[in-house]
Amino acid sequence: MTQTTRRPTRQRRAVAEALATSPEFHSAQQLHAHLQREGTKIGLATVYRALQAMSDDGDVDVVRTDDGESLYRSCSTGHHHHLVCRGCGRAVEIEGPAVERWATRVSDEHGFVDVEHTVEIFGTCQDCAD
Amino acid sequence: MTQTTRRPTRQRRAVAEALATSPEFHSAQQLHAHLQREGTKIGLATVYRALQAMSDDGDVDVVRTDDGESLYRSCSTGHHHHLVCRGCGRAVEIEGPAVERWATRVSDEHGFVDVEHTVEIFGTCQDCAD
DNA sequence: CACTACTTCGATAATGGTTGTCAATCCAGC
DNA sequence: GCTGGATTGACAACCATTATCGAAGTAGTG
Repeated sequence: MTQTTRRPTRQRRAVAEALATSPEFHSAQQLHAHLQREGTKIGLATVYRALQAMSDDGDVDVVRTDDGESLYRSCSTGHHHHLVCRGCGRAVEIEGPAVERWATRVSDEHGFVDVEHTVEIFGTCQDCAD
Repeated sequence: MTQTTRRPTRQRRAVAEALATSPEFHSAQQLHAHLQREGTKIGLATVYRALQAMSDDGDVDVVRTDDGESLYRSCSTGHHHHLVCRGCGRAVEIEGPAVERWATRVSDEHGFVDVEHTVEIFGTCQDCAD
């Protein structure tokens, strides 16, 4: 937790950029493949480490698919949720103040502390529906 | 998909009972170990199959932990969500009509179809907080 | 009961995403 | 240029889950 010294390296920058240039969710493996194709020399383990670090710092959102894969996506800071297309992976950032209030109220009622919640909506977007 | 004939076997019953007697979430591996300890002869693969079948039929709830493990819990039928304790795994079933409405509204707005959503709240319950 | 057509079981091997290992490498400051 | 800690990357190890496949159970029928 105590933010050990983190050095900005070529590899980390590459991962961050790859994420920043796409509004969609990507798996670590996809990102790794993409970077290699682009000519960036980077190891798979490093991609995982970079993503983990960014996730710890709150710079990326992480979503788990049903088959246990982790998807990453750069996120504007602030709390929000996602509407994700099963087909193309496109994601829409959504907000729901009502949901936030509801979540805290429910947890309060049951005496839960240190609470966090995940709200993800999966569906098929218009383009992929045909 | 067309609900092939499903036979109620000794093994399936065992899994169903093990789930029914506990209000907490358990992993497939835990259940398997538990059953074996109890003297029930059952294979791990069978436990997975049974859980999958029950999940398909909507008889159990499935939750994914952060480290990719699936947790199962018998559930009263009907759509609902969970408030899960990180410490002891105890789960409280919660309902939120408001959330349901919000989810469908948001997906409609963005033209998404065939939509499903997951809402899970994780926290620490009173007993585990000390 | 015998026969048959299926489903189900279970031991084991395979899968596949993720994480650990560890020597080589890089970088910052002296 | 040296030195020490952070970082990297190739590869092995992990581990939950899934596939495989021969064996065994189970209606249903006559």
